This record gives sequence, C-alpha cells and structure tokens, in this order.
Amino acid sequence: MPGNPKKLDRSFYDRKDVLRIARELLGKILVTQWDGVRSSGRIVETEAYAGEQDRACHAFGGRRTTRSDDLYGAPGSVYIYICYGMHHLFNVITNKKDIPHAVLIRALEPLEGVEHMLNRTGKPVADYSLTKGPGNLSRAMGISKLQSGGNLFSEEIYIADDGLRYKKEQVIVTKRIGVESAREDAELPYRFIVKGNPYVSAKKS
DNA sequence: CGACCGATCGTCT
DNA sequence: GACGATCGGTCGA
Repeated sequence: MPGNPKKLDRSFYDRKDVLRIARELLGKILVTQWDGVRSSGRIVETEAYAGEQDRACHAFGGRRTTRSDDLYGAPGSVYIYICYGMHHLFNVITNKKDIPHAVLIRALEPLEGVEHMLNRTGKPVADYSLTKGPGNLSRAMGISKLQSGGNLFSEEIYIADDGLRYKKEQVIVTKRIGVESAREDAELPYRFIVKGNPYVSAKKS
C-alpha cells in the first residue's frame, strides 16, 4: 500500500547505473505545480540513454553542443529535447555532472489534475492518449523548454516515491523507440514498461 | 492493423 | 538544406 509521497533527492539520481535508475523510475510520481496548478502522474514507461558510448544518445562520441549541453548537467537536473519542432521530450539527468546519462520519461498514468491536463492539451476527454508518449505527457503536464537546465528539487517540478514497487514479472524490457539510426545500439534493451498498462505507447518492441 | 504522410522549426552539416 | 528520442490522421487490404 503506497504511503505519503516523498520527493526523490539528489542521491537517487547521482548513481552510475542509468539502466537501474530507469527501471526504478517505474512507479514513481512526476509532479508539476505551476502557479498553484498541480498535476501528477505515475511513471509507467522509461528509456535509458547511456552517454558518450551510446549511439542513440545526443552526447554520443562526446558531442556537446548548444542543444545537448543540458545533458551534461548535475544529477537530478532536466534536459528537454525539442523533437520535430513541436514536441518537448522530458529527460532526467543522472550520474555525475559532465557525464551525459539521461532517462527519457515516455508515459504516465494520470493521478491528479486531469482537468488541467485537458485544458493544456485541448483534448475534449481523458483517453489514454492524454499522457501516452513523451510529447503528449509533456504537453499534458505543462512541461516546456523553460525547464531545461533546471532541477527536480523545487516545488514546481519533482519526482516522488510513494512506496509502490513493481515486481519483476510486472516489468517488460525492450529496445528503444524511434532510434533506428543508432545502428547496433538501436537493439539495446534500454526501454522499461509496466506490463499491461494502457498508457504505455502501443508501438511494438 | 500496417504503411504512409504532413506538421513544424531549432540545430547541425 | 536536411533532419529528428513524435503524433494524429488517412488510406487500403
């Protein structure tokens, strides 16, 4: 039985194993609170991006540009990648500063503030598409490029643990979505999803 | 259900 | 000048 949500502190993010962190983020609660407008959702799908050695990571080969600079931030900071000029993809930075490890949050199960999510997305009803997929969940939660470079230790945006744990048999590991150009690294089992959860993106592994 | 396509724009080559 | 860690719609089988 989940208890009082407790905000994750820096030590959660400040670890070397980004795959473990991506797995452990399943079941955690992402909260945004802008001007007193609170929304939250349980994380049900994540992907790990393993830094300079990972062809799918924007920091592959040590590449560090204006766009990818926030990937090199301190643990617990935020990297927003704007995809196709319109989608804001929300990443949590892990490991030490200057080590570009990140976890992309790909889907949430809404908990609080569904009415605000509907307002922000313009959707008429709360179907599964509301927070399914990285672009959709950012829009629903009010996340934008403004958060990139910030951190998850304020009251405005953070991730909390209410004690919920998924057992091994409730979690499926697959390759990542939409990274075909990463060649052999596109096959790595770096995506974590909650089995049977209707908010997980429907694409095949 | 799968394949395909247009939207839309900052970043990189 | 081309592309992308996406999405929602259309079209045909």
